[in-house]
Amino acid sequence: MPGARKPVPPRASGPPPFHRLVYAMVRRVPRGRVVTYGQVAGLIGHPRSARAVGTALQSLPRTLVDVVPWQRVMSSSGVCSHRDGFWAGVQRDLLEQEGVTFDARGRIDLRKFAWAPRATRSAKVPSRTETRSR
DNA sequence: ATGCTGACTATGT
DNA sequence: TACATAGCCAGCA
Repeated sequence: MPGARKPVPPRASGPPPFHRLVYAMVRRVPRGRVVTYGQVAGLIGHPRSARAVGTALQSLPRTLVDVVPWQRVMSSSGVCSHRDGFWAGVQRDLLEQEGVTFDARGRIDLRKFAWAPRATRSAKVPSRTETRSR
């Protein structure tokens, strides 16, 4: 239609849509379990947006820190990856309080503590090596 | 639109 | 095992 106006995002304000998806998913992670940024990305339907998941958590509103268990999100190597070492320490303390253990090198055994939502289908996406060539 | 940043990751050495 | 590198992509200026 000629006169059709733009789709326009009627969103009043607050966190952008992608960030909200991240927060909603992280809220589901139970005490004593952890997930990786990449896992969260895949679970919300954005399998290649692991970095953006980190960005979303970094901008977690103070009003949500008590509702969204941000400390349960780790890097795929099992470490607390913050640029600021202070928060990495806070994260570790919080996790240890809920029973998650770290090894001598400060890493979590993801095979033991990783969480996976029940009966959830993750979007099947070709691996990077598959999509790459040609 | 364009360019940059970064709580990421898979891959190669 | 550890480090470097190159993709990746949402948000923001």
